[in-house]
Amino acid sequence: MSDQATAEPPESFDDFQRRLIEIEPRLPKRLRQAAAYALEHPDEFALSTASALARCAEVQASTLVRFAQTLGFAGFSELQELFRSRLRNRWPDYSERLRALQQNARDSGDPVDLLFGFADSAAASIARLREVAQRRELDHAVNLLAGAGTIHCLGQRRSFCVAHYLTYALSQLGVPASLIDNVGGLGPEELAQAGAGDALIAISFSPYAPFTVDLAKRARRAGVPIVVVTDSALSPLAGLADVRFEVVESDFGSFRSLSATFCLAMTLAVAVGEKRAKAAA
Amino acid sequence: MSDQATAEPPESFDDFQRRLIEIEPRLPKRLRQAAAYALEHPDEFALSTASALARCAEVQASTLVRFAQTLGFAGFSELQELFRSRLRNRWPDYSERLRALQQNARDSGDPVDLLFGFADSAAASIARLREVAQRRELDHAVNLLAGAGTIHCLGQRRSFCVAHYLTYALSQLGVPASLIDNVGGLGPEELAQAGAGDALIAISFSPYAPFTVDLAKRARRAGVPIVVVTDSALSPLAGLADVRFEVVESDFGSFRSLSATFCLAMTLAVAVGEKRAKAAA
DNA sequence: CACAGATTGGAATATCTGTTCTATTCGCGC
DNA sequence: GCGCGAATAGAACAGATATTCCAATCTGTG
Repeated sequence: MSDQATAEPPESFDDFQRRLIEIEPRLPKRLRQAAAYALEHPDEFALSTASALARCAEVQASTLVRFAQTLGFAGFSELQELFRSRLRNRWPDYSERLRALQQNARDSGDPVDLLFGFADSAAASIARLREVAQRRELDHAVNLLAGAGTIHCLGQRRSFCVAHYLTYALSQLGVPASLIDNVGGLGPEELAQAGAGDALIAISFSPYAPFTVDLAKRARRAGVPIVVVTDSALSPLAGLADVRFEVVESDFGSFRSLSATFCLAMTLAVAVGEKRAKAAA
Repeated sequence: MSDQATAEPPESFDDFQRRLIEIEPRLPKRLRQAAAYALEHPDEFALSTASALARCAEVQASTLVRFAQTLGFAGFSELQELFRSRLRNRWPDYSERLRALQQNARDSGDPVDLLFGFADSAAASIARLREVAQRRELDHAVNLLAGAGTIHCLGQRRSFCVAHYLTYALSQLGVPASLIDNVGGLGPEELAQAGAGDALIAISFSPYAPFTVDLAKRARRAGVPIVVVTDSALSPLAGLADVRFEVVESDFGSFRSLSATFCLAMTLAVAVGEKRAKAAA
């Protein structure tokens, strides 16, 4: 047992990680193996038993105990407790937390409660997005947009920021994109340039801005292919779409997260950019 | 042991949850207690031991075993395995996943990989935001903004969408807000209306748009209180701020998430709205 | 090459965990 | 209030788990 065994054990997981990375090079072979496994599979380390972990890491069970002792723990169990508490604190239950927060936050007016509420809400949105992501729709949309001339982005009110960001990202990637911002009421004229060889991305959530619906209808008549991002199949935009994404954002005190929508927007922009770059090469 | 014991056990956690909610009302007292605890503390259920859980749920250890058997499991251990696998699959390690995704996604051009990458990136940003949230800064900013006349929102390029959304949200909440969008180059004039009794929220990330820095300096000279949202203490905006938020967004293939920034923006908007409403009442 | 110290593998052990069993309590119809 | 069946508490048990220990092996050094 080396002299490090007398040092006090790390208190937080981050602390553990730092110290481990520091001493790793000086560790003997098997202990280093154990260390590497711990850093690479922290979840398994929290949930499995010592012997099962030992088998996976191709180490003896006693090595794991020695490894824990080298770091200052009494034994493997103490070390595992660190991994478990990390898992516990990482992602408390969203639905439960959201409910609890909604009741208090807006009354208490505590900004930290609010922040946590919006954070949970955003995380829940993103988790759902991950679950319902459809390869078919994504591929379809990317093909459609990659083949288009100019991509026109349309969104009003709270969807405007998504349309603006899409335009920004696409342009950065060298894809011709144009924002229909309706400045000075020239929205219809901005769109008038779009033809069948172009494409429109229209974003709108309930309550659907009439202007967005209107312009999308015009585009449809002009034969412009349309990708719609909306929140339900009953949206007035739904029927106009060549490809439709339904993004369900969770809300917190009547304010909806935009995180999932932005994730989708970034994905479309980058995927289209990549595809165009490949086609050009 | 009731007749339900012969039924086959639930296969997924969702399945388990559904069946439990269905039969819960028909369960005897102690079993219902165990069921309630399982639904409310699924993480504990995965990580603790039977006897520890029994103590927390104020139930006998044997009750937990019978509870598992009622649901069709052989014993408590089998039931716990369900909870553990749920925890395993729920949030694999971000850093690890991000690394893996980054290597593949942009080359493969698979939009689903991209989407998952952006989703992970956003979730990581939000998790970090939650950790570094400072009550002091939040309170300070909310006080400052709630006491102001008009709140001017400034952001260019990719920060523009945040400024726009802030303006939208504040207005919805009845807070006088104005967006400095620099349409037609009238940015300086838009800001010229702001005085010491107003406030400015300036948002800028590296590479910092010169226009934003410029206008923030002017506002400073005019004595307008400034809340800054930026990404580092070295930002050219940092020195101009009365309150400064450092939002560290994680990126995915050189595209940074905006999720944490939006969470913060929403928080500020709602907190300020609440505070004003209370002051007015 | 031989030696000493560190490191490791694997069996033995002590502890703790889940499970089973039985006496007791509880709830309900008569 | 009595008696019956279900439900429960708690002790007793069986099994698994972490830990310890010692012999075997490796590694670096004189």
